[in-house]
Amino acid sequence: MKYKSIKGTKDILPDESYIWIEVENRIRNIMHTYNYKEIRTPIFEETKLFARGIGEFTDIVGKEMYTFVDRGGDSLTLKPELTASVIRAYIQHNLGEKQPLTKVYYISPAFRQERPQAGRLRQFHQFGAEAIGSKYPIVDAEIISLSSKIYESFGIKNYKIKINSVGCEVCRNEYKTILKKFLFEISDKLSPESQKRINVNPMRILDSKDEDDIKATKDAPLILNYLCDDCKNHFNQLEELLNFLDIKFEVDGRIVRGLDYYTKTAFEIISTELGSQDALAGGGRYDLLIKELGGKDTPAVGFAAGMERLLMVLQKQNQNKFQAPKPKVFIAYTDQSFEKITFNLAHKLRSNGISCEFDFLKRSLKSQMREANRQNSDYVIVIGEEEINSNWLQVKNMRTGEIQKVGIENLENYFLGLDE
RNA sequence: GUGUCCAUAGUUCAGUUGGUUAGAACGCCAGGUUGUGGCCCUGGAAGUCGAGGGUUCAAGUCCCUCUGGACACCCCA
Repeated sequence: MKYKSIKGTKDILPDESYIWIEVENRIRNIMHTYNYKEIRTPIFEETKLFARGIGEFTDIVGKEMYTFVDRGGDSLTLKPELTASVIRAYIQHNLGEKQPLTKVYYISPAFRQERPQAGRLRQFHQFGAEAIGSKYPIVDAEIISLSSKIYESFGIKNYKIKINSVGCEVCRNEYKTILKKFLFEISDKLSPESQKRINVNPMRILDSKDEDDIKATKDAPLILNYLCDDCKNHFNQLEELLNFLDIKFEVDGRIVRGLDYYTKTAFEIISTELGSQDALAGGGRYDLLIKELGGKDTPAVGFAAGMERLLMVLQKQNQNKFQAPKPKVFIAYTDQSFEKITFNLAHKLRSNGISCEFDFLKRSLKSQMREANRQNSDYVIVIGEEEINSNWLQVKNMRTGEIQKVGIENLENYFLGLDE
């Protein structure tokens, strides 16, 4: 085979695309019920935006981005996540000046050059939402409510919401010092990987999957006990709000977000049925990002979720039974000389918004009937000598097998009346 | 980037210690008397056995390299 899709990319073929469309539509509907409006940003941005926004030393920026130099000599990057782009647009278009709180959502491809595995592709799709402009925990609660509502509405079972606070600049740094001290003391019991991370990213060690790490850090200090009053208060209020809405969650002091910009609230929605990449969605508050990217000091919260992962769970739980598009009417003809008349009839029906199909391969009537069946069309009309002479058409209902005679002048109305 | 396993018709898979024209099922195509699908029956098309190299009288089968896939690490949605 000469040409193949790039490693870690996937074609969404016709027998699957309708599922994507349906899922996207439902996500949009839920976003709209929460009054979030869609924002679409370009597929690539200046490389610096991500380096600045996500963090120079994160793995995403350091080794996973698709970065290239364009013909003008500028360094550009295919977006590895959406928040940085959304915030760039927010700042660039002064959205904060039009209203104090901006609520936007997106459904978009994103790109990371990682080794593909279950639930991970190099071109993948994320949906998510950002609420920009409020520092109050009720927005954090809305974001969590919104993200979990999406999974709930698809009938997904076995997902968990885990929340944590990663503190603010002040209390997190104090905590990191304490944590590092603890980790150094037990460093001989940690995995080699984690030993290297003590200075670089100590909080990540608490999230390690390594057995030794898990054992060794069993009694590690957790940030929740070291939050400053403001952060502690914020977290308590969030818990209270979630309880008030009856949203089930777990507090997990070990959740860490991979992107540098998070402050205070961090949360994840995980599924027990996803294999190793078990996060359906992740998000949290990022009060420092907008200023970091050159905007005004503006608080914000958001979440990002993986489309492919949602689709995986839907399939595993057999919840992806959506209706594939199909023609309402299939027009079959008994002789090739009626092909043009058939085309013309199809044209009329289509002009009236009635989806229909006919044969393009000059096949036998039997083959056309089989085709109509395969297409799952609701009705079949047969065009032949008699019909053309009499102007009465036989309309066969493919569910019941019943055949009705319909005058050609009433045909559109017949099908439109059946709509509903 | 690391590791393990894998790669044969459109799809899912067989293919015996290396040995004639590489098989099955499903799918696809055409038929099963004059103008009606789904089941059934008959027939048919379809594979550079992932790519390249090597060993051998002989390679789908053994060896090497590459590419791709699955899963895990890493990282993260």
